[in-house]
Amino acid sequence: MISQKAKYAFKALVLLAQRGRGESLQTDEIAVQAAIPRKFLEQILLQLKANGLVESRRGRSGGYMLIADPAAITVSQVLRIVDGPIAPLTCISRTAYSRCRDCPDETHCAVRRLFAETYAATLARMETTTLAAALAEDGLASAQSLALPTLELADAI
Amino acid sequence: MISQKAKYAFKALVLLAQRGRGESLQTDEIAVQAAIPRKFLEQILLQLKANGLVESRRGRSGGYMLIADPAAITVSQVLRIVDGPIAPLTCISRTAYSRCRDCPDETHCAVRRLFAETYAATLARMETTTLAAALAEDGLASAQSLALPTLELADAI
DNA sequence: TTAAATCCTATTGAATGAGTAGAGATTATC
DNA sequence: GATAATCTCTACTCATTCAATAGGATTTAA
Repeated sequence: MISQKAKYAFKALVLLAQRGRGESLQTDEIAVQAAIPRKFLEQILLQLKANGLVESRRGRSGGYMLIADPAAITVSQVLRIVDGPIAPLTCISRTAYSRCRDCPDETHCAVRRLFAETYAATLARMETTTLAAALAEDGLASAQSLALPTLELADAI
Repeated sequence: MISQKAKYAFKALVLLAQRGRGESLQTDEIAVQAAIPRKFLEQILLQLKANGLVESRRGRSGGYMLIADPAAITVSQVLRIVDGPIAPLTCISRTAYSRCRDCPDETHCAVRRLFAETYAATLARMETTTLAAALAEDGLASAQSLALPTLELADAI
């Protein structure tokens, strides 16, 4: 499960992306539209700003706007910013690698091998799924556009 | 990140699988070999038993043994038992579905669509990766045996 | 100058994670 | 049958994380 914070971050980003390039939204507008606690949202937006996804203007008519192209903002990127490392084990994480204590030989660890397998699939998809996919209005358009073996939602879930 | 408990569960299952069909191991043997706190392991094994993965014999020369074929025990199955639902959002979970509060229209939720996409990929792989894959001694054999576009470990991670 | 916005840091309360503890129940062996 | 070794069950603890809340500092438009 992703965190509540991550959900909020994506919702905010989607709203900003819908607003379009160069157009800004204020914290309060986002908070109301996405039903996010205002002060919590502030922290999230600051974090997104610190990581170069959005830009802000302070003062009277300030607000936030998206910097990058929605098609260039990946799910993995956002998740790493708000929830930290995505890898199921630290010993297979690129961004937060650390050995498991009491693992004498990483290269022969069965658990590691098992998860390296599933993680590769997860990451591959997270790095190719972008905010732009979220913007498409009809449900399966984004999945279809990837020309992947699209599972029916009902089956995939 | 999966929980420490899940790591322990997989390690225990791997040891039991290596022991072979019909052969049992005692809690203490597993605990020592896999460096798992004994009492914590007890709880985990009980949980695996309650979910039909292992069988136990009590008393003097008791112990645990694997019931199912390692090739039939999937990563997703074990994870669900020890860590609970796998889905990134409850609203796309089969096993623990619940609506997100304040989500007026689930079918048009952009965040949901985004994660349905990545989750489908994750789950597909978790349901086809089994304990048997963990048993293969050389690192990439299991991945290759699936005839999937195998990423190099170093790149995938 | 003031009101409205973002920025920054600290605090809180509930939930979860990772164990610990200590009995009770069952079984092989002496 | 007693005993010791094992699994079974329930409760508890302690630290960390999650999801906010709080309150002031700073910046800017009007």
